[in-house]
Amino acid sequence: MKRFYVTTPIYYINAEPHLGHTYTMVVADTLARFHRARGSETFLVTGTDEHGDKIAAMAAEHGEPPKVYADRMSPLFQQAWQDCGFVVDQFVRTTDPRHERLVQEFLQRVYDNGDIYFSRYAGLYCTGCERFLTEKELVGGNCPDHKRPPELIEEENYFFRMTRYLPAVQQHFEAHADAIFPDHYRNEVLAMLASGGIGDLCISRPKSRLEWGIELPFDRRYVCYVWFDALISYVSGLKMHGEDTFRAFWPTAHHVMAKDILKPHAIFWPSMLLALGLPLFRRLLIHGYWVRGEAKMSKSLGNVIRPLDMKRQFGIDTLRYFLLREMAFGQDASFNEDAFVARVNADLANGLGNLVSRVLSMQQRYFAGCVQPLEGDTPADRDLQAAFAQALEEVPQWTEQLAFHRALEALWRALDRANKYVVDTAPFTLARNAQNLPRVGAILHRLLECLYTTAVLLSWFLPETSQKMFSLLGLDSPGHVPSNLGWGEHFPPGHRVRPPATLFPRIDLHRDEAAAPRPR
RNA sequence: GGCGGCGUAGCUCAGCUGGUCAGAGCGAGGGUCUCAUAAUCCCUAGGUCACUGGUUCGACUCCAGUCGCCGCCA
Repeated sequence: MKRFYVTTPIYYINAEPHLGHTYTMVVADTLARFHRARGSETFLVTGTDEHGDKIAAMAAEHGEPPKVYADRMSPLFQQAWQDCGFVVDQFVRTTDPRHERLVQEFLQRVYDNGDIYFSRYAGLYCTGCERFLTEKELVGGNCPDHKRPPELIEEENYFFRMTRYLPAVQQHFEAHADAIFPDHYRNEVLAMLASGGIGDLCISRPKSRLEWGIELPFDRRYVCYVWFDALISYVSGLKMHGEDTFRAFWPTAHHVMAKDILKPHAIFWPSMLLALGLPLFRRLLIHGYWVRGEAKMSKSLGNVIRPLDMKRQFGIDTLRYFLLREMAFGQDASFNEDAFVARVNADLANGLGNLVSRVLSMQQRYFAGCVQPLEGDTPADRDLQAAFAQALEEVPQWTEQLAFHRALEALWRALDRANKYVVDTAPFTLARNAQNLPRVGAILHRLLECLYTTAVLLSWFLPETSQKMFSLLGLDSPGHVPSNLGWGEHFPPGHRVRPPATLFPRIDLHRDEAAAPRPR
């Protein structure tokens, strides 16, 4: 059986889920559903990163122990993703004992192999970044991101002998052109590797400075530093379901993330895997930022659109549609309310929603919902069918290439044709004369087939909508992507479809604002 | 400073290896239908394809330089 393993980064619990997190989840969820529809067994891992200076500091600010703080914050993510309906197979908390044990086991293994050494280190440390800064990075003596001076710290730490594995990592990415997507991020990684500027990786913090972390198994005075802890969640999430699950899924791993954490995933992680004697992940899938004006949507900056509020107000599929349709995966995209409303109204309300409404309405009015025989074969009929046959071919292809915006565009081209078909064939005019009713029935049957095919192709993009459509059609989802349209085979003789329902109400911001404050 | 990338109609963007490539969607204006969520459908955009040179019979598409954005690295 084919398998597909997809991960998101584990999210740092210093803030609530934001749009960036949500986008990553939507992509991972969409990929998992797509591969499942293609017949693969899938596994999705996400989670929360709960260790580190910043978390300890935030907990202290709230006057609570770090674990209490983490126990309060982590469920915000878990609950959010559940509310959004994402198909999470394992939610990994880095404070989970199962995860901690694996991190320790891995640390010990690498240590035993001689790839971890002890050394003195001095540098300028920014607690905001949780890393050492170079002199050159400073702006006016301050950290450029956090606008405050770093501390001069000199201490002894453990280092992972990453340099030993960099040539092999470089070879791997040279040999596997698709291992990092999109291409230009692979080029950046290769440039980084070729520059020779990458050294060994500091993987510890003395407990005297930071207690909130996983203890090094070979030195109890130290805890593990972030990446050696966090990245291993991709493995621990699988191992929590057993060694067989790990062995089955790991080689198919697809790590989805935003571009800011490319380096740890493309350099540190493969080095770690090589040191551990594990196969490398299959691919890194790197997406851009949602920008609003100039600033990026980051967890440290304030201008955050609250995805859960949007979900509550407009529904998860409306949010999913906008995110997937508006961003070309890999590039930045801008998020603003006008674009959101325009897109949703034009495509979802006026396009898909209205088509469903008008077709089911006529089916109800002229035939009491009873589906009529599919007969006749006019040029318009063939045209319509060709449009959907093309969508059935293109949508999965574009999805496979992570061009979600193109996939949806392709599907909407077909939907536009369906709306045009209604006008061109004018069943509502034909229906005035009883002798035309067989033709009217055939036209509507074809349109119902359009909705069926659309529901199939939306099943990984807009799962809720897809389900609603199948329910309106009175049919079950086939659960997979069929190889051909199969029009004429879905509705048994005498089958009744349900009366129309509003899938996506038009958004009228001005009226909402005038009438009442929008719910938040 | 080194190396990507980008700059195409009001907006968001397509345009692969040069010759129906000057396009799509949205917005805006006009019209039609009435099944439908005042939705659908049809018509309407003359934008020097950032700028300047060059290669070529011919460049938005190749080359060089300039300006402006952005990313990565140092």
